[in-house]
Amino acid sequence: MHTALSTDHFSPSGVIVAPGLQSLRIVDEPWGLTQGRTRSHASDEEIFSEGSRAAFFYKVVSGAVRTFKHLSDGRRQIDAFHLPGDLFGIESGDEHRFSAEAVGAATLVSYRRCSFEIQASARGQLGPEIIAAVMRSLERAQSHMMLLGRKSALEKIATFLLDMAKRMAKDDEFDLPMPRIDIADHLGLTIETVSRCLTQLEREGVIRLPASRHVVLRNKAILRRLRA
Amino acid sequence: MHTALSTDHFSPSGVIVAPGLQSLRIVDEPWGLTQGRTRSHASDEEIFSEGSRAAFFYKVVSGAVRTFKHLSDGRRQIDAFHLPGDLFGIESGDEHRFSAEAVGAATLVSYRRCSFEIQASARGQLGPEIIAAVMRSLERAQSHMMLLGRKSALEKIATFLLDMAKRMAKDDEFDLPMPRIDIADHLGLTIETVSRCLTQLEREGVIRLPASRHVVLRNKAILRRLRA
DNA sequence: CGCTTCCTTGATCTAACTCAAAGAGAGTGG
DNA sequence: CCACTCTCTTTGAGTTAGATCAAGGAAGCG
Repeated sequence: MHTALSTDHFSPSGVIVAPGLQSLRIVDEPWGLTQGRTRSHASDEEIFSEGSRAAFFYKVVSGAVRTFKHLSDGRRQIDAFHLPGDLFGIESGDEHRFSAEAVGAATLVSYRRCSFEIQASARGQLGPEIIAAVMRSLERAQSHMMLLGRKSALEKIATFLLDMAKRMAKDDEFDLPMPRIDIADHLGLTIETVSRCLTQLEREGVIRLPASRHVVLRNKAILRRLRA
Repeated sequence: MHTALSTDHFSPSGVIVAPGLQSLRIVDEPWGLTQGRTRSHASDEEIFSEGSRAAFFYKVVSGAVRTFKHLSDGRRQIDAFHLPGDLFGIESGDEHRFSAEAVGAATLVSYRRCSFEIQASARGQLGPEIIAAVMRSLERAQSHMMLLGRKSALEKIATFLLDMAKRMAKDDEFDLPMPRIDIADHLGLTIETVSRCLTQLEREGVIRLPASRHVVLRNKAILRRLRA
């Protein structure tokens, strides 16, 4: 495991450093957020865990992050994958209600959670952006409930592929950042069912899988129909 | 169907009416919300539907409401039941992303959604309460994903019963406001499976069902264990 | 080159679904 | 008050989508 990739110290990022000054001001942030610090994380490194103090929230710079919960016996549900630009780890209470881990190597910016930002997100300039992130999470969670509760395995896979495509730079050919087990735990399936559905879609010419992590969408119309 | 229960006109509620004045001020509202109007809805009456303009959001006064989405072929997922005191129908975009219907007869207060309340929920006094409602929805949605994706039928039913219990006045004996089909569409099951699980729990002495809508929790410890 | 980890494929099993039909209430009208 | 209807719920029998169990295969890394 590349623990070398992960430094134990945060380093300032995207800032104008006035030598000798403590208070840094981030300027390439569209968020108006202050106090962000960039850090690299090794694959599978824990970012925070369920029940831990929610002192920070995060933005993905590169790579990907999974947020998930465990049941007592170890069953896992990945509620979301977070890609570059996404905020995650925002809480209204003082504990994280999920665990978060890097999916592959990832770079994140962390923001110290000040007393004023959620409850009285009211007056801060950062309020609106955080609220937008929360609303987006809610919308994602709500459509994911439809998927988990009512879609078949093939419909889940089709939905997942189209959703990833929309979020990636190229929307008809991309690399999946996560292994099959993560896809399974996100879609409420097993790894074998995920694999079989992908194989089926490839056999039918809907997608191509030149490598297990590389997907080419050959027929999005069919995928959209399959998505239900 | 008792359409008589449903009036087509809203009536002011909980307000001090200064005769001749247009601007009313609600005083029994903990929300600082203005412009609320109370209305009764008949069983199964539509409150709003997916894709409609989100001009209002609502608070349940009595009865219950289900919010849900449909798939193209009619499969339904009920994302949540809303009980007295709950806010629902809050959107960041300008359309409702769910449909809402009364579960049994229900009384609701509607609030006109002003331009300022979500995006710039910032300065209004009503911001914090709305944000709290949104955060609660998010938390519910997130634990519901765990349920839908990873729990067995019996675990789903146990979770559901304990959750309802916690939200009702008496937490060990209550009436279910909704029929089996709604429970099924909320938990990602069929009506038959819901019925079989309830019967099984009754056979095992964990609950009693003196009437199909009336539940007595006889052994919450076992239920909590079953919930996983 | 040889681990090790991830992915695929096949065979079998089972939880939950589907289909079918019989109770059980609740409301209606004679 | 009783018979009738309608809707909701329960129960049973059979089916199936997806899980589980069990090998293999491929790709990355040391």
